[in-house]
Amino acid sequence: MNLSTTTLADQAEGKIIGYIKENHLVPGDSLPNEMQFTEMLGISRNVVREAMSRLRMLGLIQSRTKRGIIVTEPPLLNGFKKVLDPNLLSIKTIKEMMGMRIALEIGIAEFLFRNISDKDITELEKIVSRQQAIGINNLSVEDEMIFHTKIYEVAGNDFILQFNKIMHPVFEFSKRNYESYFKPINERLNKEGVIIGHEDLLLYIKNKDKEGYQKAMQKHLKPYWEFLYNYD
Amino acid sequence: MNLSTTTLADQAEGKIIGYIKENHLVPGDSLPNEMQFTEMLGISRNVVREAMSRLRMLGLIQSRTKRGIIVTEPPLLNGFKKVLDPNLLSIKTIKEMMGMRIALEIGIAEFLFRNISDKDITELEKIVSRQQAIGINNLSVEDEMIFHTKIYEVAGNDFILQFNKIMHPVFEFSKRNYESYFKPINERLNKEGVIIGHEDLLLYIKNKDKEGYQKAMQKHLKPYWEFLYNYD
DNA sequence: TTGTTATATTTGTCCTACAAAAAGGATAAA
DNA sequence: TTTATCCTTTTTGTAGGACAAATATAACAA
Repeated sequence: MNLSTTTLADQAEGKIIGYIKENHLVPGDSLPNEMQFTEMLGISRNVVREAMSRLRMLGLIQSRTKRGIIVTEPPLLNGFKKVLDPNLLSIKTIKEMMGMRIALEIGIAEFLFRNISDKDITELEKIVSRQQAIGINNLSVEDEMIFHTKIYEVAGNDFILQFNKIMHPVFEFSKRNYESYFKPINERLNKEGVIIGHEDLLLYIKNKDKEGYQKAMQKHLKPYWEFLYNYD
Repeated sequence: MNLSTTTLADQAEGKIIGYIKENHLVPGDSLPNEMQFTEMLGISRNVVREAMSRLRMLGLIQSRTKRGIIVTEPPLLNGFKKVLDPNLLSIKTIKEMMGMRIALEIGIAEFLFRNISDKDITELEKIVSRQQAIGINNLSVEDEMIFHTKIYEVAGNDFILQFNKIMHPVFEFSKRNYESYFKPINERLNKEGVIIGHEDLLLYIKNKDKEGYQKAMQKHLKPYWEFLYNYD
């Protein structure tokens, strides 16, 4: 019957989630306690606890002694964060993450240009001038990150911000592990004179030129793009 | 000591993940068995099993009798999927998901226009003509979904595709729960004559006009945008 | 060498027990 | 009556033992 070995804990997990949905429980509401689920599901308390432990990890529930178990609003990316170890990812997945990054970076322009204030621009100028002192070829992945994180912050979507923060190790890993691939790209682009740096992006922002910014961002992320389509 | 009640299972989970990272285990490698972790961590087998159960749920490991436990490449969005019950989300979070959607939809234009084939266009035409028969005001959320899913498929990023599929219930939920909000927007937009349908989007695709497409998509998603910034 | 059987190991499940936390009630003091 | 303190009881967190089922490995037979 069970092709994919589904354990009792798997089933219990599903049943408990089902219970929450069917009863329209919302954050703050309390769940039956472990023994009640043990009886309801006809399984041992151990198994119920395994299932609960999973939901607790995801942030779906919280439990405190005597107080029982309550439903909570889950931090959406809890599980994603734990799973995102670059060492465990296939090239395909890494590429897809890069694609996601490119898409988001271009897509949030809408929000960036809607929200940006003069104060934000001043802060971006500071970041950029600090990085110009370092020189575009010596920028670390962290330097890259600082600029783009600021962009995300201005765009004002915490979820995307958090998402990118979690994805960051993947990009760091890629640049480190595929340096022999990225370096020639950068050099070639440099020769062609089309390397677009943060200072260029900032210029478009200042000019309120959203489409120019999107085009420039596309070029700025060219190395990723090439990795995406030309590696392997 | 423990401000945020961190249980032994939490710690064990962290230690096991740490073990995988420190030993540079990759998918296929095998982990110490339960008893070994029980001894290594000085805790009961029950607790080890709770931690393992969590990792198993995330897809980080698989275990089979006698064969022990092996590391696997995790499906990245396993946890995300389980947690994304619209009933549990705050308005803020729902809005952020919509923002993500808008950004992705505009950002993937890069990939869409790079990959699209004549065959894809024919398929899109079929979808669109079917929907024109229904009429733009009678389109269900599913109809909406069919078109956009096709776009994502052409863009060729499985991760984004999957991501959107998981987010879909949130949009469905929003439209259903905030119908009194969405409807007036649609009517107003209709009066202003600026409702952009799938047939318009398809036109830009046919003309290979990426920027036109992005602008049109921005307008197409206007109701979401207004919800994002004008609701509450 | 190949096929079969037996053994040992390991996960999956169940059970019992107890410590620690804390809600709720009982009791005492104002 | 109200407030403060103590006690009881419930519920989660942790430990440890037991056994079934699966299966890798070794031992044995053809």
